[in-house]
Amino acid sequence: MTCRGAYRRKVEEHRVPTIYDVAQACGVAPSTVSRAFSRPGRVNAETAARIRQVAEEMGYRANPLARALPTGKTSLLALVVSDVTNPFYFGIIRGAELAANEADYTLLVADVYESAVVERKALERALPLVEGVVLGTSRMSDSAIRVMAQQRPTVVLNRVLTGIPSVVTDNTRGMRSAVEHLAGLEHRTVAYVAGPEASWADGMRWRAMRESADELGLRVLRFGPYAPTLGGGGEAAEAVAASAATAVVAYNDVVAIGLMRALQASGVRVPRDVSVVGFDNIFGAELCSPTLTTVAAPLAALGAYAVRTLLAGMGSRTPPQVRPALLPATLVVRESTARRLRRRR
Amino acid sequence: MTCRGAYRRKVEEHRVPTIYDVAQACGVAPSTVSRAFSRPGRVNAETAARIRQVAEEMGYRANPLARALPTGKTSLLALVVSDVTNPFYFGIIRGAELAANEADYTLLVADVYESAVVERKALERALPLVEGVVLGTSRMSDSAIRVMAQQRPTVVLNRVLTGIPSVVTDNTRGMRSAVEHLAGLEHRTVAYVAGPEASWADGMRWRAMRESADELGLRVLRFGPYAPTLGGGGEAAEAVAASAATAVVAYNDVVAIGLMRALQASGVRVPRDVSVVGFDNIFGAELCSPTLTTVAAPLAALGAYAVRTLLAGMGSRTPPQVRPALLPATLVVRESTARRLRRRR
DNA sequence: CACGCGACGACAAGCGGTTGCCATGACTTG
DNA sequence: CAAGTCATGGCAACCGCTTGTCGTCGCGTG
Repeated sequence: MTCRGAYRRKVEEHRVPTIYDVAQACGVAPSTVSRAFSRPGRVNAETAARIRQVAEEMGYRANPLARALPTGKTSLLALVVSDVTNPFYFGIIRGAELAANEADYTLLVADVYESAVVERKALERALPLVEGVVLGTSRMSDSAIRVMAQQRPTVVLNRVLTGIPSVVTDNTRGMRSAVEHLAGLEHRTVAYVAGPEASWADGMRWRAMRESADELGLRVLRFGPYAPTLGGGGEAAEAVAASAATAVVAYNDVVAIGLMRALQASGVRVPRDVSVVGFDNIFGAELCSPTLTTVAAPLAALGAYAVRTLLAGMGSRTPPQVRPALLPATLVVRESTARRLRRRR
Repeated sequence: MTCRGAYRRKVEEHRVPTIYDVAQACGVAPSTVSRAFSRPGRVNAETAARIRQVAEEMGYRANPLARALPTGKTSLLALVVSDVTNPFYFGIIRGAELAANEADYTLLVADVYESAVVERKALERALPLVEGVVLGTSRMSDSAIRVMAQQRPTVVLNRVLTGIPSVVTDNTRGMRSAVEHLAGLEHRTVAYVAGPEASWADGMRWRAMRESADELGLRVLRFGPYAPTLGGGGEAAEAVAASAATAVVAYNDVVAIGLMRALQASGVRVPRDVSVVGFDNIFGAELCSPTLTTVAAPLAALGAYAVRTLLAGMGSRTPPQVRPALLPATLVVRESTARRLRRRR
């Protein structure tokens, strides 16, 4: 009999038990041990039970690498986020990780610092390891994503790409509730402070805002694009202050907070002079002052749903639903919005 | 000749090239191809160049799984964080990921929701895959960590564990600068709002505060422990307001912000009536109002340094430095601290 | 000119599982 | 009672790459 394990005799020190060790201890073939775990019905119940017990006693753990090699099942999923330090992702990561663990998968979070180049590199590194990919606000082009998607099952977050499963926040309804809220506070002229042009969500939000405003008979202005940062929001302050708008909806919370701070710094009071609404409800929206009224994206749900969609797609042969999943956004009213003052400032 | 690849004939569709394909195309043995990449000196320069070129043309990429199986080199590192949604980790994750990528490693971030059980499970799942582990504020016991550490090279963040390499913020000097700052503002009675008892950092911070206060001749009070959350900080407000303290240092920024909000809600003005100092300088410290004076932990540096230490330790045979690495913290003065009012409120 | 020695490639045995196929034996069925 | 069925376990090939070892060949040396 060939002495299996001779190869690594040098590292004999802390050998972890393998199916071969278990098999020997049980007096069965390694394949039987393997099957006892992976295909329980295939082996006699008693034998299986005995094997399991012995394995337990020996402290046997299947080596995921060895398992993955022939099967391709690494039990790894990648979540690519454009910026881990962006609070927008915290909830998403948490939700995704939760859903992944639930299905016995491990989530690989890759941070790409808002750079398409790094994104490509990270993907290249991770792709051979993972069974599927969730792209959170990817900076890559549509076509690049499509190429990706035929290498590994892919789900896109916050972006719609025909043919690729995607899950997005229901920006339209979210925005509508924000505008209705402002209309209810008697604002008549509202402004949108836009985020980066490349952002799919920005386009959706602006469109939804215009439409909602039209329907409700409000005048609507648009400023931007601005960078999706505190600084970006700050830059918008002057234009906003100079305009006739008494309320503004910002591309997202970070921009909204930047805007509020700059407005306040220049003597414009929020919400007394101008009401401000954000988007996403990030951690921090309730730290700022005044606390921020915002359209809450279902962050954790987004992440979890994306992972579940991915897993579902991996299970079945055919690429699943093409229709993007719309997850509801809800308006969270805090202190940054108020009834319009009768007298124009 | 045995027909390699027959095994997966069923999946013939999208075969990716292997060293066997490259070898055949070059008319050399697979082992030569392997060595052409992994041990460039071992094979004739011309041959190697030719192999590389052919490989390039065929689009060959080494399968990391297959490589990892015999060698154990997965090029994966785990970073365990107790709560991804805690802004404290953003910088750490970013720094760690940066340092990992730099060394051609991929970082696996595991979120454990502040639960020792989940932490153990996550570790169990990830351990066989990774070459090393960074434990960010682990909730596990010292002994559990030690057991872990002998399975895989480990570095601990923000905690000192004899025998295990660790990298920590220099809490002592950080706290000292905070207390000096307050003393400089003529505060005579200062309070510490404590975080969770299990926290190693909390102990360090409290001790450093007491010592600094003693040296500078300040009276020092202590409240807590409180949960390291906004709510936890809020709970402290009443006690703080009722005390003689005119300045408080909180366990961390989140607690500080919670405290400030609750103080303000009950009519205590910050910093006019009470100065507040936080710890960590998380994103959000400059969103709140007043913006928070805080001891900035070198977050990204912490993450990066931990990974580098880990990598260094993996390289050499002997477990490296035992002495914990102290990374400097710096006081960031913002709006939440001010000179003590002459008249007692 | 025989011998020794490096350099270079090939061979093959691993890493630790998975899985198609076969052998065996018990049990069912006509 | 013979033939067929099914449950069960074992054999061996295979995933793709690494690496110890060996054979070969060319060259320098005594």
